[in-house]
Amino acid sequence: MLCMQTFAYFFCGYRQSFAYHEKESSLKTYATLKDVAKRAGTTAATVSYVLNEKEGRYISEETKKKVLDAARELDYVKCNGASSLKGKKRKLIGILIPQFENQFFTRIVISSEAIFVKHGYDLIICNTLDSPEREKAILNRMIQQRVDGIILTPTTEGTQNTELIRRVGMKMVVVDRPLPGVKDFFWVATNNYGCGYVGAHYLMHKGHRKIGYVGWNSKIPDLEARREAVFAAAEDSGVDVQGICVAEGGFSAEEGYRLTAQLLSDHPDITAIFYGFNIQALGGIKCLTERNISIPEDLSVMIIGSPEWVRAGKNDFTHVDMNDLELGKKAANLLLDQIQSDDEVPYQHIIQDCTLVEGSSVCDITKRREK
Amino acid sequence: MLCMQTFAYFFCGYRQSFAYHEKESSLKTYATLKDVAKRAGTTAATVSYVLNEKEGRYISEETKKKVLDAARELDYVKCNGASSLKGKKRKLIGILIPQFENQFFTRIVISSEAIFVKHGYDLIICNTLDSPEREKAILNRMIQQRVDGIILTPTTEGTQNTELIRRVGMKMVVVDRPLPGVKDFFWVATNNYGCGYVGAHYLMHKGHRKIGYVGWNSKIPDLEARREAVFAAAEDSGVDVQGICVAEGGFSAEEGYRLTAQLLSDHPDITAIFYGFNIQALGGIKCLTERNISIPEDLSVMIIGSPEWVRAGKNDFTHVDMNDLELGKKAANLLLDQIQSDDEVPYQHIIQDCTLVEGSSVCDITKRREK
DNA sequence: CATCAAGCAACAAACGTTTTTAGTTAATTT
DNA sequence: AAATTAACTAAAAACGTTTGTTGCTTGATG
Repeated sequence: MLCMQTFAYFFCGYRQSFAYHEKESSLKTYATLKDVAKRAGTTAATVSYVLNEKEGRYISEETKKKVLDAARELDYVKCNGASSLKGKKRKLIGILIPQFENQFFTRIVISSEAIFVKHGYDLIICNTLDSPEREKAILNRMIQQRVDGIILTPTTEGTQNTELIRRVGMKMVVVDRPLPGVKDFFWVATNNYGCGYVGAHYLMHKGHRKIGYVGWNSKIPDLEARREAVFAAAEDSGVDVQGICVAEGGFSAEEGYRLTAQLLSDHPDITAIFYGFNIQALGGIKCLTERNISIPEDLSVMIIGSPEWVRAGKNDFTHVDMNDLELGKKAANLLLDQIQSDDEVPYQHIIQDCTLVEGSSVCDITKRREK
Repeated sequence: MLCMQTFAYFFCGYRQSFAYHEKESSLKTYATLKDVAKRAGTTAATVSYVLNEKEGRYISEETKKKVLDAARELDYVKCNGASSLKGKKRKLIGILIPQFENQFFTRIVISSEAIFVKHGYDLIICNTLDSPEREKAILNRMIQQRVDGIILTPTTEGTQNTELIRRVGMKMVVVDRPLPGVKDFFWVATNNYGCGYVGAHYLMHKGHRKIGYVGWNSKIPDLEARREAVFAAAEDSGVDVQGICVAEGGFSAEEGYRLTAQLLSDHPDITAIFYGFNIQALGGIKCLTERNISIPEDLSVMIIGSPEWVRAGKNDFTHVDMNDLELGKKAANLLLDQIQSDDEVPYQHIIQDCTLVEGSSVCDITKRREK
């Protein structure tokens, strides 16, 4: 890697251009209804009626104009905090995801954001980093902010951490992972079992009998379904389960690299690697390219997840798309249903279907086997 | 593409599991200080003192305990909106970025989030989609929410849209793009000129004389510096500027594809393509691979920006890293400086250096030329 | 000329906190 | 025994809204 930091000098003229002139009024404070009222020669109540365009109230055109002028002149902007005290909606949604660097989750944010914005809601987006402590602290702050609802992909301690949320009755939709031990909650789930099954089934269908599976030892029950599904697919396809070699570890590209190397040395006879998590796949494939292992000639590769890179540039990996965007959309709509409906909305579990996207990273070795 | 949606049936048992049992209390409302006080046999003021652990107030251990017990029993959580009315900080930061799908901006969010969280601030993250109307609406909502400060990558109408922000004196740090016409503001800028220069210089240094430049006709003045720098580099390197072929269009992968195709047909003699924007590069490179143009044998490629895919899988593109993470960090710190400092902080412009990362997508054709 | 709407605007109470002020005990010092 | 202090608690006002109620003008109707 060649670093050039030389070109910054083009701008060094104003690298730090201090302002010496006086600022108008540093401690400026927001205008209140009362301020506007005083300027318009009326009362705060009237101003409120005018600004909120309440129908059924009689306001003369003259005062209306005076109020609007005064509001504009004073740069009045209503304080949401104060009006929410009076029972108004905050128009705020909290969304907690465990990994920002994972495109699976940012896509969920993107697609749900679009829906919330359309309904006039702002989003408080937080990164729990998969840390239960952080999750707990953030959830508490969400209640403090009195958000109208939250979307949550829980950590391992999600059940315990959401206890207060559930007790105070805050609207919530759980995404992707479950809340073990909780009977009733809104859930938009990934079909983890399906992802594992469809990917494994495809590999076996293409003749692979010795398959390495790289996964995350997360202790999150639903995620384990990916690995379990691989074995189920083997049994269903009449493939010897002895041929499935599992290597599980931490959730990072580095771990993916390590696990791949481990698989290659422990089981040199595998013809395919199935990556259950795309973050690990990134490192794993780096391991393969570094060792000049050609995909798919020397080794076939299958990935669960669809980050941009699987089909970018020279890449064209066969992978299982979890339909992340759809997941986010459904979660947002489910939450809005709860928030906007006056009466009780029944709990729902929605399972998002997955899609196998065929690329060129899996070799058909049925013929090779027949020889 | 092969679609399999068959595996959803594994879960269809609880695809929509309705809850028929009664919910405890659907209209549950949050406990207030007064509620806690009543239960503890004291007043709201005392409860406030206990919960805020104000020093200098004498509270008996006995009442303290009674208050804490009552608070716990009632699931009391303070309402931030109400306390902010009394002049307390909201502990909220607004952050407006124009593109969620661009990793350049999500990285800015990630790195600044880490810093804000460390200081106890929550983030309201919004996607302006580069739409001035949306930007204006969102900025207005930020004032309504009375956030403590905002981080903004402005649209083309940023100057106009931030007028109110600047007038009410809300703390703000502008990132990446400038606020044309505004004299004093906090700015953490990308070294756009430097990015263009260093990338172009490298290509010319490797012997390229006919270079296609693919860019975004954004009307954002600072971004044009990338193109301008290419010409400046040519002049400085004694390269005929006639050899630089510019193709500019919309900001999308599709446009990148189109512009690349256009370049290839209009200027078949180019030996390298310089992509000024990674989103366009994604589509552009798709165009090259589809036509079986080998990189770098047939054509060299240089990219500004460092999305994951430029170095993922089989890819190893030479590119200019804008040090996005550093950008976000600096912006966050600059904003916190303003918020936390009692006295006036002088305006600052910070230019973030860029880094050229050498991959294998640029061919050295100096020898080829000499023949 | 009395009655009554219609049109308009002010008043005041409330939301859930924080903080200042004032007050009440009980213990300690003169 | 009186005065002082320490330890504690209550009362009340304020923050910026929203909204129900009341009250005051008009002009039209009986």
